[in-house]
Amino acid sequence: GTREEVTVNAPEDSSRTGTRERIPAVALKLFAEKGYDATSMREIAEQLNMTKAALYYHFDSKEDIVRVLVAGLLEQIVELVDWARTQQRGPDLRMEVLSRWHDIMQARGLALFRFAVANNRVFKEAGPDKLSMTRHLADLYDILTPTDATVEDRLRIRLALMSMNMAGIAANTIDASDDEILSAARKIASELMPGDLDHHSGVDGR
Amino acid sequence: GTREEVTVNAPEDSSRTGTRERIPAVALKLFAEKGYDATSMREIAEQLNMTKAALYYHFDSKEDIVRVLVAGLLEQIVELVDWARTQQRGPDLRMEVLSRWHDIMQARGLALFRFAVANNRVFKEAGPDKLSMTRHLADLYDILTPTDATVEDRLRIRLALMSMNMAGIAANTIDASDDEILSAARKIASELMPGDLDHHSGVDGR
Amino acid sequence: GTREEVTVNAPEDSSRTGTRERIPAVALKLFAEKGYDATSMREIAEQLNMTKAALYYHFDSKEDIVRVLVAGLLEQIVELVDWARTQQRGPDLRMEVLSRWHDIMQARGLALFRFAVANNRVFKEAGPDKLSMTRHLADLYDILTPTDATVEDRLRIRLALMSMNMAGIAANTIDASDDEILSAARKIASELMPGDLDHHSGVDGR
Amino acid sequence: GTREEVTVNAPEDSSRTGTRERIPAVALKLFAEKGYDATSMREIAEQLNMTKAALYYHFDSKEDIVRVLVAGLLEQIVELVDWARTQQRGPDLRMEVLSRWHDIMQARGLALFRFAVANNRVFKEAGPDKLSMTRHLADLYDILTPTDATVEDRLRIRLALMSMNMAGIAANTIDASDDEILSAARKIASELMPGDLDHHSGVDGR
DNA sequence: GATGAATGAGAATTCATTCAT
DNA sequence: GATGAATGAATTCTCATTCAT
Repeated sequence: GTREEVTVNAPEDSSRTGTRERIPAVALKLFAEKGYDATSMREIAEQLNMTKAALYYHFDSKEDIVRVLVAGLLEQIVELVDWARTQQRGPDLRMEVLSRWHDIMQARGLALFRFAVANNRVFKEAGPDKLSMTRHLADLYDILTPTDATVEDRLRIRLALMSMNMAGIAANTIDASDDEILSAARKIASELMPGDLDHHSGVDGR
Repeated sequence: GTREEVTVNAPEDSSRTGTRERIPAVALKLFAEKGYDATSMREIAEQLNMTKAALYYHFDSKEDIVRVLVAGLLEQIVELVDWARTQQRGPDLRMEVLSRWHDIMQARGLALFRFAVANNRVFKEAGPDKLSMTRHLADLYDILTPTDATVEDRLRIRLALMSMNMAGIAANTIDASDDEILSAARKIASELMPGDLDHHSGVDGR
Repeated sequence: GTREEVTVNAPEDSSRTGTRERIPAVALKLFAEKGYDATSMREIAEQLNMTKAALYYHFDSKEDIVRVLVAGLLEQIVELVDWARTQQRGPDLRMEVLSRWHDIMQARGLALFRFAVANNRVFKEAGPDKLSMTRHLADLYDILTPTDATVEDRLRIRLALMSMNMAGIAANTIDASDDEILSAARKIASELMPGDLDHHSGVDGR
Repeated sequence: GTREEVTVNAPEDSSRTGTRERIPAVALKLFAEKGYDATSMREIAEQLNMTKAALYYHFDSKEDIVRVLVAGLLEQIVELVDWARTQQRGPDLRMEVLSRWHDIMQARGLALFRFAVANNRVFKEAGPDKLSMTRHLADLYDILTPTDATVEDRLRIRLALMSMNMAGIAANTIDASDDEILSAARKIASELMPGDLDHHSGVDGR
């Protein structure tokens, strides 16, 4: 591996050089714009006014850049899932998860989610052990969905969370700030989230 | 150029071998699974038990395959937009467009939409003249959205249409048939679509 | 894998182009001269007046070229070991193995052995399953060596076989044809081979 | 250039840390295992728990490490050659050279010779002026070989000296100490060395 | 004595594409 | 309709080496 763990969180403390922090930031911009595969290390290096080799000094591989990009997000998702696991399941939990999901998105910016949606496979495999992202999201869905939920309700839950990511793409054609869009998405998502599933239609949820 | 224009729509005219029709089908499967860039012509050819050169006999380029994939869809979208342009704008039109949108999706299956989301850039540039898909979608949004619509309402319209795509992705984690999922998505989408936007200045935005 | 199995044995049937056959031959020459690592695919291609990509059309990788180089030899060694296994062990077998070993060397030319000695690791790992070469040689040694052989005798057996390979290196400083050198080496090797080990010093071989 | 000339011979002058002495030792181990080209400065540095830059503080270049590795040996070989030059040529000299050759080997251990064989080219070019090792060995061969020697005798002389190197390789497959193996090799080598070459025209070449 | 950051050169490999047959 | 052979350009990545601190 390379030097130490880096958190891309704090963009404001870029001391003087801050090369290590600028790399994932610039890479994310390019990945979101042109896609992971279509973005070469040469391009990233050029945008940063450094050589390819310099990039490789800081990151072991192209995938490694994604790993850093995903790492912080994954951590927050794990935290969210772990927290959710301890809560009483039901409509209130769904709403609260939505709210926290929104906050995570807001903290990281839409670009990361634009990238996540547009480069699904790369993104999913970038966790510490491949598939970890997928697994955690599956866990989250499980927690939010009663076992007897209808197909529609299952889809609602997924769409509610995804809406907020998708807002990142939709944003391209709407003239508004990321924050504005995100909070509109949050509102819409909370409508999507199914309410009390237990009273849906008697004992048999279907 | 290659032989003639080919529409992948009509599976009934498969002359003898049907090779020309199998190519985009197999390519779509791979593009949806691994992404456009990560799928090489070699892989497509291998899956089809033919040589790369044989592929090039049927299609001028890799992009050309995508073009065929998108062509029929684009045509239907153009048709939809042209029709919508002649209608009286308002909530009813939005619902009707949603309905037709759903039918288009259903006819083509979710794979194409999975591909569309995962390969946004390629997909958008695949029309007869690059950007045509983007342009037509923008037109459609314009028609459905009053000029004074709020950010939320603009987002609603986009998310409603995108719901069908999102469903394509969510489908991976839900145990149900594509049709079941699509119709659930359609129902949810119609809830998402804003109602009468002329009254949107009241207390309840809805 | 690439096209088909190729035997580099018959250099005389190089039809017209014979590109596929010329590649391992030229590569071997370079590997023997400068070593495997120090020989780049570019150099091999240049010597052959073709592009790197053309090389890769015929061989999947640099290692793959070595594999072909080793394959035929390995086959003959396996054959030798299999045959030896069926024979009565003892001095006569040792001599006969030496004789066959000499014939194998002669058929393949010293360059291959020059390469084998100078690029041991690469060479050994080039078998169908890495280590196969090592394993077969170990088998051969086992067959030729009585369990109670002294360290000296064990070494003799190994040096006898190795002498013939080493002759390839020594040849660099001797002014004589490969064949002359090989048959001198064969004679020397047969002196090295221990005679009747069972009478060495009574019951206890040591 | 770097600090001063370093002889890896004298382990007793290890000033304080002994870093300067550990470098060639570790490098030799790696070179012998994986080959010179396949061993990177990074790996050497890692094995030594220091940075690449630290390596470069002690040694001007990778080749420089080999130079040091070879230097002491070269010196002893030069000494041997110079001494041999003053002696009466003949069987006795050959035996005496063999004996001194054995002593040189023993002092340095087999690893250096494993390296010498496996990295012939690098090894030969590592003298103060490239080719010096080759030149000195050629001189030695000349002194030991009468001008009218047969190919076989020439080969005998070379193989006798190389026996020690071969033993280094064979050692991997024999369960015995390096010293045991070396002295067995010495014994075998003295048998290999041609006796009185002046009578070599008789029936039995020996 | 040592390090962190960087670089230029070059390595292996892959890809979309072409073309004579 | 199809193939085998080839190519030019690009890609990811590694390496020996340098240098200011």
